[in-house]
Amino acid sequence: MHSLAAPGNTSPLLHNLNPEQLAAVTLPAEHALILAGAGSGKTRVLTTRIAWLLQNGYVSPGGILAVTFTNKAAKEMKTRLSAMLPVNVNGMWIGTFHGLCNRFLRAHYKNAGLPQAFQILDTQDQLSAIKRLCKQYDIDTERFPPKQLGWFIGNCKEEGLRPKDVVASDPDTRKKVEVYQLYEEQCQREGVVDFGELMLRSYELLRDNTAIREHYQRRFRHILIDEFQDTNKLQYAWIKMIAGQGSDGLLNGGGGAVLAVGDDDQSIYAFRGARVGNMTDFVREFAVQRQIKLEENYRSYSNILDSANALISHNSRRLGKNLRTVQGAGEPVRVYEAPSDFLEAQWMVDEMKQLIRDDVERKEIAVLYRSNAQSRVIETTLFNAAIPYRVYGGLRFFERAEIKHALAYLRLLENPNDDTSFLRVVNFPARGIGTRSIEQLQDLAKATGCSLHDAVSTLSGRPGAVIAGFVAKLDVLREQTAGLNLKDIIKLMLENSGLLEHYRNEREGEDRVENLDELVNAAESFVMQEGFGREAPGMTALVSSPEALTQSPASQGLSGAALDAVPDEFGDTGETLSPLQAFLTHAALEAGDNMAAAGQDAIQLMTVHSSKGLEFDCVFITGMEEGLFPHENSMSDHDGLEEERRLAYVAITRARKRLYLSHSQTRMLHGQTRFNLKSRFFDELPEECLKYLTPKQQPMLAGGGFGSSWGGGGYATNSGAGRAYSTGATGQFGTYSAPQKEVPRKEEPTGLRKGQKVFHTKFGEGTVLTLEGAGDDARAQINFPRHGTKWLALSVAKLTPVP
DNA sequence: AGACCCGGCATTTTT
DNA sequence: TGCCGGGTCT
Repeated sequence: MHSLAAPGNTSPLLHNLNPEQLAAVTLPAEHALILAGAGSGKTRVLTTRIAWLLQNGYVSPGGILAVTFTNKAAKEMKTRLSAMLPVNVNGMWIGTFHGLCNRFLRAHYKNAGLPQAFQILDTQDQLSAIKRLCKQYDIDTERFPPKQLGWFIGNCKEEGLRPKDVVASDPDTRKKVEVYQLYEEQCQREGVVDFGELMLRSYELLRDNTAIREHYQRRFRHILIDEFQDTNKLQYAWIKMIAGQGSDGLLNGGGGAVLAVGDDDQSIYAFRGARVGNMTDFVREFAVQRQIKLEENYRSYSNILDSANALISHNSRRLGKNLRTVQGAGEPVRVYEAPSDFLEAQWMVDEMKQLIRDDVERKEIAVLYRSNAQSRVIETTLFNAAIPYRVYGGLRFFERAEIKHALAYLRLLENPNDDTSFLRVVNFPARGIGTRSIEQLQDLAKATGCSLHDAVSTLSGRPGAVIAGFVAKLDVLREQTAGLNLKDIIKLMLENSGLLEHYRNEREGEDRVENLDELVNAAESFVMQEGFGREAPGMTALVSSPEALTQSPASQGLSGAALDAVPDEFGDTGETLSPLQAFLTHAALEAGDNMAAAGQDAIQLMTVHSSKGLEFDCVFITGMEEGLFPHENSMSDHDGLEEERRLAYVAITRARKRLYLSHSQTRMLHGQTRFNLKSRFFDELPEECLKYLTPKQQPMLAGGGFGSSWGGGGYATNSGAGRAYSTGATGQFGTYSAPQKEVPRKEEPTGLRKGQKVFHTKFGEGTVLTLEGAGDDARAQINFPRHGTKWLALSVAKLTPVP
């Protein structure tokens, strides 16, 4: 690894970078870790780094590999980069892990053992493939729910395990492995890959094919990984492989320099396999010499940052980082306590109205919550107040049923053996093909080991004839669409498949028709963007062509560096994908936006998770309550709690100017009113940064069930607002009062209340969900984390209230 | 084939 | 409480 010349230039690229950013951008060509705090200009550093490397001729565009997690991030990187330099970013290897793996597998499909037109299964497709398989092989779906099987298979792949590699000690696991094996065979037969497969197969190809591996190791001189804290085990292994780094004999150390950019404090995806530990592993295994911390924050005022810093300081095993700003303290962080979730929403909407009156744009106001279910009250309240809002998440464009149907037809044009697509539309729109006929066909296909499509000719009788009719229809469509451009292919398919007609005739089908029209538009703009020729299909490839980089003469230094471009010994430049194939790939890898009210100036509603990477002038974080945030499922273990804290950290650091934290004493959840204590995270925030909009809740009186400031009185209803702040009397003793047997009182005959934590000698600690009856008949529904929800007779059960 | 009903279930999400 | 999926009824 050589050192790059000292920067010492006054290129406009480097203007306005702070010293740390500058250091990161101009790092020498060696492995490095950048700890990029929230709002520290991470994307800017990444893109400027690439631009700087290119501009100074340290690397050619083909020598760059830049990996992100989301298409959005990849797109952003490309946009910014092309704004800095006149370079063809579409030719560069900038993309998501899965997008790049797809590109890689397309280029080397033969070596990867895949058909050229392999299709990608999304999670829905995967699940239906598994369900189909379960039916076929009589898998007991009671014991092995398809969802779980899918989860199992996905996890195995993420661990880099093929069926033969899984250590199955118990019969259940053995069965699952068996299904995994069958699933693999099925996918292979049908020429489809799931998301995990894209990653795993790429990894294996690199691992097992020396020529290919060394080619890419030589080729990529600079490897940049965004959101490194979110990488899983397989992704990390893939990085090591492509960078030629590690203790493994396969790895020769001759690969490029890896620049890992991430923030351990913002690692919030452990539940889907993300390993923060990859950061420390990276430092060790790549013998990283330089770590740069970007701690200067350009987003928020210091009251907000100090709150975030204080909160996250309660986590252990951090790499260590403290955000700072040159901006002033700004406004205090506002804390609000509501009597009910309903009134919490009400207060919030009132506050928003004021903000809007003060000329804050609606899209600069965000409401963040821990779980999706919380959005309902807020939506209702906003709706009633006639304030436009937009909820993030939910169904995205390419996930809609009508779109999936249309895509299934298109996929069958490319690959008739795609059984998932075949089954999706063989009788949609209805053409008199019943379950029986399909089962017969499936049996035949299974017996011959061929696809459904290929089995059709062997199916006799009426069913055979009808299904053959469907196949013939597809064949005709394939003939008709040959040579047409993508837009016309789709139009013709929509008409001839009967999809459009079906939805036209359907009551309330207008939206679906509209979406199908939108599909045509999407295809057209895809063709434009990807630069496919207008008339001929197959002119350029979305994927492959790693060397086909248009180098603009205007960019200084590029041509010189491009000379060391790796010769392409694999002929992958020649592989082209038809616009249709490329579009189908695009649809699978990029589910598109969720379409709700996009573009409008509306209040933004989303989970904390989906807020990552975004920023707003005003942020409301709602439902900051024990059990909700931190979530009860994460509270039991240390790591889970720390992830919740990181989540809160992410949430807080979204706010630029004004931050509200709210919690409610009661909340409707699963149809039951729950009493919630305020989140422990409040206690971890610096008092001097906070402003209480409601009287500060007294420290909770532990034990006895009187922790809530509602006192010993009746249960809350949504109309009980008026009393909320006058009944704090029981809470004013800050000391712990030992649990004691209560003499039953009129108001609270059981001595228990909903939300109360109790201890049971057999089931351990649990939470009271419901109380019923009185006296000897009194019973409580209690949720025990380890044993589930139980109904217990209070006269019998030995329960002790716990703090 | 389509409507309806009931029961189970209910962090977080991207590709 | 509300949704979704599976099963059943017409």
